[in-house]
Amino acid sequence: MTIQEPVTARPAGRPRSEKAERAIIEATLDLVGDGMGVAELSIEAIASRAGVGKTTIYRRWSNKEELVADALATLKAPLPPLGGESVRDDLITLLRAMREDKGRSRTRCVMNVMMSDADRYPALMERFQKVAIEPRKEAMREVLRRGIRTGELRADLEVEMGLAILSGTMIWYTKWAPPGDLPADLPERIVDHVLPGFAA
Amino acid sequence: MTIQEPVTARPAGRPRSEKAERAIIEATLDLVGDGMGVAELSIEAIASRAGVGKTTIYRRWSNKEELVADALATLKAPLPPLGGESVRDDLITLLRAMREDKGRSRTRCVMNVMMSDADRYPALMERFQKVAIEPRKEAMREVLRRGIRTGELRADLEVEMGLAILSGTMIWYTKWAPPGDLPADLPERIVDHVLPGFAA
Amino acid sequence: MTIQEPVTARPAGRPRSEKAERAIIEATLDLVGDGMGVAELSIEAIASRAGVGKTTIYRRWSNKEELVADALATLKAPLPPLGGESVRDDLITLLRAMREDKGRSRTRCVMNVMMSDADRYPALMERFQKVAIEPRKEAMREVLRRGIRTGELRADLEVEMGLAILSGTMIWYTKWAPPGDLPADLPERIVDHVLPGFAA
Amino acid sequence: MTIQEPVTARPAGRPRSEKAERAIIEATLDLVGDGMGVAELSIEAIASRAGVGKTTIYRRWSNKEELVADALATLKAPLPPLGGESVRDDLITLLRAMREDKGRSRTRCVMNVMMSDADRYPALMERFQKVAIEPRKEAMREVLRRGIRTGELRADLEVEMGLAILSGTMIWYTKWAPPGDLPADLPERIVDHVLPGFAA
DNA sequence: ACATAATCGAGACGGTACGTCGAGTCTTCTG
DNA sequence: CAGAAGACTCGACGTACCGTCTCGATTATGT
Repeated sequence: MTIQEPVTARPAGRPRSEKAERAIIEATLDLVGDGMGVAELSIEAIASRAGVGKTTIYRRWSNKEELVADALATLKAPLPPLGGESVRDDLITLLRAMREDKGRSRTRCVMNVMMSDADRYPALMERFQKVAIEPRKEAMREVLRRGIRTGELRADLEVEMGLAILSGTMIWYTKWAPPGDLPADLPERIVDHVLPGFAA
Repeated sequence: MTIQEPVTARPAGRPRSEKAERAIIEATLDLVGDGMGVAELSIEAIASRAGVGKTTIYRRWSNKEELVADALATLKAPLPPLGGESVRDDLITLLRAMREDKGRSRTRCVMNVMMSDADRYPALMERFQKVAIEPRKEAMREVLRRGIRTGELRADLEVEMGLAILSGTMIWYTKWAPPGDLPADLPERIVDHVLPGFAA
Repeated sequence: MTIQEPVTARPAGRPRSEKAERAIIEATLDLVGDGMGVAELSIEAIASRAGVGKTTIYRRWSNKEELVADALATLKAPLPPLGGESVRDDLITLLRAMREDKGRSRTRCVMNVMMSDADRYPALMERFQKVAIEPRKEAMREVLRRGIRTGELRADLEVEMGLAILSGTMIWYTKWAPPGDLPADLPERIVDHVLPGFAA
Repeated sequence: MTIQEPVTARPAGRPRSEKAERAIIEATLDLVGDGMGVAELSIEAIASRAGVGKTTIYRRWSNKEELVADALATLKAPLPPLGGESVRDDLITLLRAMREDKGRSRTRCVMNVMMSDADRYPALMERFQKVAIEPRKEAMREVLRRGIRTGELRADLEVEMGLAILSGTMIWYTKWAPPGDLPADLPERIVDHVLPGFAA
């Protein structure tokens, strides 16, 4: 009888500290949340805020990009609960969620980076898309599909295009809105402008 | 008889070299066009590429942000000529122009910076808005207003919202389009999806 | 009748590996012999060359100094056999031995450290003196005392001073000799210069 | 008529600051004088104590060795004045000077490094020899030559060997003297032991 | 045979210093 | 005076070792 090798053999030596790993990611998110872009982030600052040696960071991530990617990846998108009563209400809820995020200091990271560092760090974005953006997009797609099924929306509506119109408009406003702050009823106004074109 | 003082008295000493100024701005745009963000830009690199001392840069601009702002400001927005035949055609032309820019190596700067460094360098953006963004927005507003006048669009259409929907959707696609490249007829498809909701 | 307790009761647990200890000392001497000073020696390099964990080193020695002291202490001074025919011959033999050592890769350690790290690591030296230097000094003292007894040297010669003059001169030459290499007959020349002043 | 090129054309740009250079060397000597060996010296500590950026050090010296060499080279050997009355008195004065140096905090550097780092940093020593050691050796050679001329010493005395015997003995005592401190009359005792062998 | 206990190699930990690079400022000479 | 050249201080970079600390595995002794 032979001893069964474990599937994932534990490597020799002291295992890496999960505590340190968490502290590093926390520190990174703190700094990103405080408005720092990927370029302004300094590994030294992260290490110092996390109470960790630089080596401990470099042992895990070979560059800033990968660290930030992993850090943001831990930010699961906490999707707002949808009533499911009407397409209009659910879309408003989703659009409003895009905005609310900017208020919360931690989830603000998502918007900060998505807006600013998107195409400069493509590898980062690819990872980030999967865990943070795609779920939100999928939620909105699902609402649209349901609207088509229930007959609230016209049958030949292209779901992807609908998604682009609604989200794109919302983002346009949050970034390049003309003057002053955004109106509180922005989500309602967007939906009410767009939805008639989608209705059956 | 008195000698007429010039209206703007020329200061004593050697005048600043316009050649150097142009070279600096050219070098800056080259680097930005090559994909560098504002943060990655190094004054030293600009000086070296422009064949100029760092002093000559700092004498004119007190920091990177102002230099980039001025550099981008020289990029006049070359608006596409609009036929004015139908609202649909003109909107398609305008949307297509947003995309075409990405192809040309120099005007690509506009999109690069607008997309990436928007909220990290607000002063930059403010300046940039005036010379590069606003003319394009105004052109589209004018098309929409004309559509309302001619009765192609419904009278109570909010012009600003229409602008946000069309531009926002286009930008959304250029940044977060699902897979692969963008379809060639994207502007047409956006306009055709959106316009019915705006029609009289 | 009771079982006799061993004088030094063996502590429980796995005993320290003598093999590891030897390997560590060998590695240390190798590195010192290759010209490394005490300061340049890295514990990590010693551990790696000895195929041993750093812990195994620090368990035995609390710092580099003690390790090097113990390592050098294992180097017994292999004194050259003395003919005993004449004081002159024996002194030449002893002086020559100081030089020969520099050729042998292992015993070169002795000179290396004695010359370079003497007063920076006083504790090291104290130990080292006892096992490596003192025997050589004693041998020379013995030769001088014998010379006094046999009448070859004058009766009021201070042995310690004689030792200092002979050894000091030899070392002076090996370290600060004017140009080029040392002459092969250096020991003879030193002795012949010094001895007349010591003769009866 | 042609303009005469200066022999050593001043290079373009801001000249290196002599003030910084002096501060660096002062700081280095301070640290060496405080008992640090070449290996323990840290460039960062030197820069900090000199109030200077690390770059400013690395611009001038490519490694520690060269810096220390230059620093020590500035320490001119302040030779003691010699009476010239008798060979014996002058030799005693010279030997005593070797010892006195150990007391003065700045000139202690000389002995510190000469004793400890001599053969580990050969390039350093070579430079150092020229400015610090050689003048002292030459002074002693001169005394010996004068003794030969005046007949105090025998005509066939090898000056170089005499130098080695006297200096070597003195150094031997200061480094490996048997127990306790050195006797106050050590120079006298050495000279009195050695000189008879040199006398005519 | 089996628990107890100190050791082993391996390697991660928080640090310090390394030598390099670029930032933005300053100082020199030349045009 | 503006120009280029290049020095200046400062601070972050990524690497190498420091001496300490876990780990699982090994190797003895004491029941």
